[in-house]
Amino acid sequence: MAEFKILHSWDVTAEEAIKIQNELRGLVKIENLKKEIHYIAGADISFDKGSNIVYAGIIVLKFPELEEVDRSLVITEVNFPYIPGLLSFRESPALIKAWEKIKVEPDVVVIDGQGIAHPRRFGIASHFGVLIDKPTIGCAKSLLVGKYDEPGEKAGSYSYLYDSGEIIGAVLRTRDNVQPVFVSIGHKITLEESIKIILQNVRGFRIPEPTRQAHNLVNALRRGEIKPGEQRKPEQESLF
DNA sequence: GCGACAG
DNA sequence: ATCTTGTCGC
Repeated sequence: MAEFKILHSWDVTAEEAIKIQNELRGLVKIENLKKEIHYIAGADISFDKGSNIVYAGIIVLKFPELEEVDRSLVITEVNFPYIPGLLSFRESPALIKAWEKIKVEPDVVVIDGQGIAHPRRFGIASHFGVLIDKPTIGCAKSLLVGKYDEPGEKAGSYSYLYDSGEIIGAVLRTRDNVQPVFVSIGHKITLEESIKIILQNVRGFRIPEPTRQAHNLVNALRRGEIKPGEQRKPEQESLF
């Protein structure tokens, strides 16, 4: 059972949520990774159209092979609405429930959303990272806040994302001639390491494998193609 | 007051 | 995020 910290209630108003972000932002650590990466995870959420049912999932891949070694799926409900800047209060509760069931703890977690590239420098990747006390990287598909120059057209090129005179992330091209992704520090990592890791996890698609596979997983769960039941992929049969 | 605005 | 067919480009 992977552990996490309970630092506040999730049953809050938007005003209280902002207050919590301002109180917890100081806990985000920007530092070099302490250990080599052997396992990397991806986390994502899928929603039903007009209901408050959410499908959350976390997938753990062996690095650098990127083969699945663990998965955790959860179906629950949400009450907090989507409000730009407060995404964490809508999605984190479900992700925490999925995290509790993880057996193979990853060395870093990639989250679909911003890290410190946030108005209060506390996007979902940072918030979740502080709660599980693990290195996290924010990898979003679009901009929340900041300004940047368009990065080069080639895969691997990037430009920095600025806000109030500070670098808050990077705008990274993961494939030639495709829309870039927005990478930012979540927790316990540096921006340089975050960019490098995201690139090492790209396998021909714009979205890096951890979040891409997590996204596929929660969508399959929502469509009823798979069940939350069997948490882990079947063990390999022993050869003798 | 007018835009911008992760998923 | 989700609703959706065909279509443009590599």
